[in-house]
Amino acid sequence: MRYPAAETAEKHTRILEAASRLFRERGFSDVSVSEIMKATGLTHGPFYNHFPSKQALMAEAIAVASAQTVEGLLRSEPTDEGKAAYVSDYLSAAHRDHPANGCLMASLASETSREPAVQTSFTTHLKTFIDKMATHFPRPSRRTARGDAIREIASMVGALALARAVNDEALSNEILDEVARRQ
Amino acid sequence: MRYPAAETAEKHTRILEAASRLFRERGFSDVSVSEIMKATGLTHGPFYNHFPSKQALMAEAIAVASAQTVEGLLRSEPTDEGKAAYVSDYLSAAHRDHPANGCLMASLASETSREPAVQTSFTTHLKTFIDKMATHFPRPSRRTARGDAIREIASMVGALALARAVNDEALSNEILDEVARRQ
DNA sequence: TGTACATCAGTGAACGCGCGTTCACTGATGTAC
DNA sequence: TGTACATCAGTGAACGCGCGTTCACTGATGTAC
Repeated sequence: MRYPAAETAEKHTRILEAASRLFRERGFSDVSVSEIMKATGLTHGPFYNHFPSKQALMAEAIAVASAQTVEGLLRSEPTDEGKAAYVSDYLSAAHRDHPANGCLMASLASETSREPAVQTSFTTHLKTFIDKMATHFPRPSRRTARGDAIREIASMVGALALARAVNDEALSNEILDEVARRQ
Repeated sequence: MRYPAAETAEKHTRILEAASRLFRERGFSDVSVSEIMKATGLTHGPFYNHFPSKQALMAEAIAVASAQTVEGLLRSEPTDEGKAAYVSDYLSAAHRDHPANGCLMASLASETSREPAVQTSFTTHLKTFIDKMATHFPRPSRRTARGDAIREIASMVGALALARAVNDEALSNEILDEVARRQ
């Protein structure tokens, strides 16, 4: 049957948001199109009314997660304290234990290496994220700001991915704490 | 038909080595049991003569990759120069472009978060790796050696994962270079 | 304003495919005598 | 040393399953008159 145009646009958004969360939580290949549609409250058929393929959804879902992440960074106070709080939140047990709303890079970097269809979307996100990390917070030197931001991001992403992978809570906390201690 | 006992043991090793390479290259879920057996020169049937399940193989394959990695670290000279060379190799374009022989953590950390069957194997590897990084090379302070090693590992793993995910070669090289510059 | 009809996002069965795993069978090897 | 036979790692067809994707069909909405 035919549905109001407003609802259609809204469903498109809901598919993207469900996908963005599920992909971060369980990776691209472990989440099926059916599951995403079920999370949106629909059957799997109409997926192809909204997206040409699962890969296209993957790329768009990364863009949605990226917007959320960048927005979160820009909402932090542009002070040394604001940065410390941001890094501390990134390296928190809460972030580790709830990847669905979390950093897309820590969840999806490895899979993205093998999925050319999403690399452009991922690359755009990383470029924006580096730029915002380098410019939103105070930096001791403008010359080294970008390099410093890159090193911080690599540490944070690596620490979170490792902290999630181990099944030893003490070790997991130790990794987060050590990397948080010197941002 | 019946085969010489020596060949059987050798095939077991070959399955593990093929799996260890393929999993690092393409992840657990994108590599099938058939493909691993084909790489070993066999049909898929006898896989279950060697391993109880794919998950069991995943755990053992991590242990094989771990042994290779740790061996590589211990082969480095236990000097500041040896450490610089080790970090530089880790963050090289060669390592980025050939994950099959490379660091299992950079390839498999995210998937391991969702595969309880391999977490113990992964955790054992990370513990060993932290320990060797902290003790094999000279450290300015014994007190901070372990924390310093953890920070280095997080940076290296994060940098390599990000450098592999982006499809912009200049950015990819920049990430590796910036993190290598200050280990 | 009321009626007739085209639209199109939805439903849900079906497609071919490859997955992990099982199993009846094969036949050279290793063992017993 | 030679013969008879049990062993068991291999083969390859088959299993049920869930995947991404397609498609004939439905029927309330929006439009034309």
